[in-house]
Amino acid sequence: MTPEVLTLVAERFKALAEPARLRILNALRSSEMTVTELVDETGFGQANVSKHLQLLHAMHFVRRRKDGLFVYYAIADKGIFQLCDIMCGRLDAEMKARRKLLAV
Amino acid sequence: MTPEVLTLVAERFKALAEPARLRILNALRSSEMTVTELVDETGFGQANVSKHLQLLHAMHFVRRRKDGLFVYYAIADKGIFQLCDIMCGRLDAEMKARRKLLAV
DNA sequence: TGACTAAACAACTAAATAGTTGTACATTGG
DNA sequence: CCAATGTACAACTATTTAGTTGTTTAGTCA
Repeated sequence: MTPEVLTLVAERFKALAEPARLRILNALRSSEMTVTELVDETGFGQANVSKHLQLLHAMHFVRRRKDGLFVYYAIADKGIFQLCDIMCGRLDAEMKARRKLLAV
Repeated sequence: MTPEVLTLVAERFKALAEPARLRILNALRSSEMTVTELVDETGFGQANVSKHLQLLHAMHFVRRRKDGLFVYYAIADKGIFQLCDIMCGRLDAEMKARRKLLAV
């Protein structure tokens, strides 16, 4: 694990380190969507959503498909959700541990 | 997956989204270490390492054990490395795909 | 061609945070 | 008690980046 590799890994984690991007990914969980659909779904500005999508695409988390006026974005690798699920599991464990402490 | 939960998840990813912190975690992979040992190992400043450790501890990625003058830090949950391994797998896949493209 | 729409881009502002320097708090040994 | 050492903390600077506004590019349909 060289520092160089760790820098690349950190870069990928950073792409997932933003609530806005997680919400976009979550919205894409069920099906592909256009930018405007994502704007409506999330309530973020169009330019903002577009910028987040560029980053997610650069990191290969989403793929794009242009069709006429619209660009459809979709999850490129379902494995992303595996990462989120692990984190959620950790969150659950934390909260349970905290509740247990408070109960004592 | 409410926005609130996603915010908490993003917070945890953010803790791993820094090369410095990944290097610290990587150094702790084999055994627990004191702050100064980590400073020597990584070459970062003492205050800087300490600050990163506070954050990693707040996110329950490391645990601390005070012994006399020294504070020993260790990985709290080996599962962290599972996350890193998944990311590394993605990196590998990306690089192979890029090489394949260049070869054509 | 010209009006219209979707997405991307550029430039900017505001907020977050990495890293540094200096200092304070503990703990140990003389 | 006093000096030395390891760690944490506070304040600061510099960098990064999220989000906005305004504009540009590309495709569609009359």
